[in-house]
Amino acid sequence: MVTTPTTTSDTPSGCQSCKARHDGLCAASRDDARPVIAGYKSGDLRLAAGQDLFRPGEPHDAIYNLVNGWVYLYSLLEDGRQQILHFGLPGAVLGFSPSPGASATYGVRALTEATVCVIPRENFRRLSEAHPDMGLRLAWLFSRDRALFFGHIASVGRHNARERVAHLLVELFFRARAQSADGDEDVLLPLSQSHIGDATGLTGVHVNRVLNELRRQGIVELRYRRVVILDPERLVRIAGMDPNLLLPWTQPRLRPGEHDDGLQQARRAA
Amino acid sequence: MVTTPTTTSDTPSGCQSCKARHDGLCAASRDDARPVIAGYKSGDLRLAAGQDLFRPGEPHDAIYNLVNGWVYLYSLLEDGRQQILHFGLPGAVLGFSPSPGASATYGVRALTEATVCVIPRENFRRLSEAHPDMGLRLAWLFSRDRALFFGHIASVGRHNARERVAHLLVELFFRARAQSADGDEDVLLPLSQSHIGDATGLTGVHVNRVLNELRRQGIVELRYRRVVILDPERLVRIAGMDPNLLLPWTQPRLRPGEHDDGLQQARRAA
DNA sequence: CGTATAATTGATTTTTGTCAAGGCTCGTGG
DNA sequence: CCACGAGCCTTGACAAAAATCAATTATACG
Repeated sequence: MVTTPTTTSDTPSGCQSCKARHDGLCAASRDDARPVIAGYKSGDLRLAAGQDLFRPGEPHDAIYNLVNGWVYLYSLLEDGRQQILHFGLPGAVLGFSPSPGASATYGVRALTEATVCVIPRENFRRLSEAHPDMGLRLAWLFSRDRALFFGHIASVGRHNARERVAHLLVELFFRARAQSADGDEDVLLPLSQSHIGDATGLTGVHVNRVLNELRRQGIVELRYRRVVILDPERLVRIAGMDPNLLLPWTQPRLRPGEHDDGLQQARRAA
Repeated sequence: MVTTPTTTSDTPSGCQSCKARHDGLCAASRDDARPVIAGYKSGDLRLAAGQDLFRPGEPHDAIYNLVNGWVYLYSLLEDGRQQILHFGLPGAVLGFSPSPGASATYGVRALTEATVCVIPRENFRRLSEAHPDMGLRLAWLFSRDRALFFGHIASVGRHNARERVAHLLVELFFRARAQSADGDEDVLLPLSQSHIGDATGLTGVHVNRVLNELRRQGIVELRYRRVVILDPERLVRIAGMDPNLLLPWTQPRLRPGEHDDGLQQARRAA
């Protein structure tokens, strides 16, 4: 479903109640960055499920911080099929591109209803000058995501259908669970079986066969456009993942001021 | 071939003649960063082809700048097969990890004989404090690499063998050609057919069949452990790539002070 | 030269895709 | 509140792509 560009924006809200305030850009500095960022954002953007934040090849001139909902990054093939490159959860930084007029090489689409905080390019430039931490912070976020990309490449490149699906579900399970402070409710992933296919490089039909097997074994539960993970441990084994890779995501969300970004640790040590 | 850790290092050389001085970290600041970086590096490290800079799961406490030669990033499967995640060419930044004791989730191995410039973690911290540009510069490099990862995921996820191989060869062709200022000699990739298989998620046997077809069609030339690209345009078509994605790599190496990192452009505009 | 690593080729099997038909859910509008 | 339709899910039969197995030949390097 390809819907048209983007929509409304409201006034820059104070970020006190932002669900993403402990992750992403907003946990950047030792000093509390929230009131800081609030001064640079131009507003919030609301996306309906299925709507694009921007499309492949489209220029965009802002950096976005996903505040609410899930999105996915994708690229298109000539024949209309899509490959899902990555899923973005609240806190994700989207749309950072170095050159001003550059057009994205990928698209970003809302998987659920979603809200993004918009920081125009020029504002971001000023923000990063005023807060030099920001650059390294961004680098840290990118580096953390890179580990996910690598996992994705290895999964699609070397695993069979069952393993690939398991890998995707595990990754999202832990990332989603890290979002909720409490942690022990059932984790429900807002994915259709085609989404899973587009992410794992399989067809929806084959994903269906794999998922049904996982369901018969009591590992997942399937609902319309949703997957519930019942037995994450077993999925980890099926995926053949190194549990260490999951460490950054097994902790519940870090409390503010306690962010393990390494640089702060180095600072404390110095 | 898994050889043992690492080897010699010599004194911090002045970086005046470094082949990577216009890319990677060293092109960071408007002020000439070379003498600056020289003060933070601990030395150069020389790797023989096939030797690991570090292995998956191994902690390492430095940031490395690849000065010479090619490396690849890989992850291992239980059964011993490897997936090549990314190829690093001169200028690549390797080993950046946010937390001090963290162990890499991937390995880095020399594809050819290679030299890396070593910046110990603590030195890098001081470097990035003294030169706040460094953080955004790193973020920019990561963001540029991310486009390659995305291309890799899409290729492995949604293309057939012929297209995948073509995609890999094209990517490396343009990246390699951007390295040489002159630009028009034949580009020779130091890859065995197994390397190509490990990167594309195919078996060496199948890669062989695909490559031989490409050879019969006059698109590539095969030598022992090497591939020569004769007709890059045709490969681009086979790979089904958007030529725009290649733009950052079609220019010969940027001259110093002219680095298109966007922030400088924004600065000029301001 | 001799040996280890790569490349090549053919025969066969496995995995996954393709095509097609029918059933299920959910939102929408009477 | 119900009926309808669009998008999803499910299942089976068949086809295609790539893996696997197994020899054989080439290449570099000591």
